[in-house]
Amino acid sequence: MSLRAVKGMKDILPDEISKWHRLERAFRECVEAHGFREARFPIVEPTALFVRSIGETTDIVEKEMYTFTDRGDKSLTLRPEATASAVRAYVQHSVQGREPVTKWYYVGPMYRRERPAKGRYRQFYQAGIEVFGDPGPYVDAEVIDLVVGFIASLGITEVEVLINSIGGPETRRKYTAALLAYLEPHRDELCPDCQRRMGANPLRVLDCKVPRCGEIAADAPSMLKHLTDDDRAHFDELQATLTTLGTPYRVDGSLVRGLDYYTRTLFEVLGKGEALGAQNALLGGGRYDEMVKSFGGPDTPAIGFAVGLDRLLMAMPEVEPEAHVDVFVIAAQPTVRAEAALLGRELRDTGLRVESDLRGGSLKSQLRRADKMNARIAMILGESEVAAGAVQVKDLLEKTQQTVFRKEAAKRVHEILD
RNA sequence: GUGGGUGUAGCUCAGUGGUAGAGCACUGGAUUGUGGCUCCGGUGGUCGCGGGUUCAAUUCCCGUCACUCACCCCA
Repeated sequence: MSLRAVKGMKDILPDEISKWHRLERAFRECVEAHGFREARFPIVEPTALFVRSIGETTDIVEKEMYTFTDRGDKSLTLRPEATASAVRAYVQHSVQGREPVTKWYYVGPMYRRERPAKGRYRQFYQAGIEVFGDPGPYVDAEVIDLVVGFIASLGITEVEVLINSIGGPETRRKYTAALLAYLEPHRDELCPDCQRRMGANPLRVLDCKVPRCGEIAADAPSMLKHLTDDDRAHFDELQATLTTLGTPYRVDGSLVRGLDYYTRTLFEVLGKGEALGAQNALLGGGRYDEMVKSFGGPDTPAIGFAVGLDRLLMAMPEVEPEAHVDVFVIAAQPTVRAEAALLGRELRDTGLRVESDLRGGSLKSQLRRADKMNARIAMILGESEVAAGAVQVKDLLEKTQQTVFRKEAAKRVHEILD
């Protein structure tokens, strides 16, 4: 077959969809319990939106975006993440004028042109939240506590929560200078990527996975020691609040995220176990206090996170799929198929999920089908039943069967299901 | 972008230098209109694609494409 799904993009067929529904439902329930409301943003945005927010020198912008020119010569990009869109929408609609604190959530596909691997796709799904207007640190702790609770609610227990603070602009300026002063004598020992990063975004050197770079980074001056008093107080209070909440966490001074817009609080949740392969970052987020202002909005602090739904799905324990029909209607003879269709409609009108195989076939084969799709009830309609105004109600689980007046059939099914 | 692995039935995989098999799935039957278990039968494959060696290639060689895993990056 020559026409296939695009590399790194896959179909989700009905057999898998119940797991997705369960995941999405759990997310919505969790964030709505915290007062978040759903927002939906376009999948296509102006390219500049991502270049300016995520950062020109990040891997995402440099080599992973699906960027194209539309017929009006505008450069557009398939969103690689949703925070930039959320900020754009927040500013565009002057949301700050309506409420002091805005809490949004979103769920949807994102696009990055990476080499696919286990748990990494070119179209992947993220769910996330954004809080505008609250400088923290208490809301930071609430957000982290929310994600920990959400992941636990899915039955995923083996996780690690990492937090860090990279401070605000002043801290960043001072620390970057100190870091460069430290790195300069080691420049030749660093990998080529890191040598480049020194010029573009020195913080990323701390995150490098190349062994030698990691060794050098380990002895680098600590970012946490360079925090300004305000940034320090913010981070301390965040930790104190997490302790009060009983939320487990570990401070990791080398945690630096791949997007440039972050300030102060950063956090990440790592999954364990082989189901995930090498892609163990389940969730990442942090504060981005400067972004709203840089997009022309009022000076508004903000924090958010995004979870990778595909990875969460892999880490989730399996559960038995639920039946998707309640009643399977069977026409015992081909002559009563029209009547069977009508019976199906009568049952659906009472709220039941009803399916039947109107192609006909033997009673045996139709019963087999009812069993295969896990229907609780098989309702058998034959010529003698039609003549008597009755149906056979067969409970496939209890293995019982009774003749019921057709008028009573729906009621009887509801009794069995309850 | 760099490496490794794998391409045979819808799925999971055996197998052979002489045009192919199993299990599962699907489907029919085991006497009248009754499912799951068991037994018997059936449908279904240009052996990824192209080239080469050979009397003969699914099998050997080369190339190519696809999928996949790791590095990298990230969710």
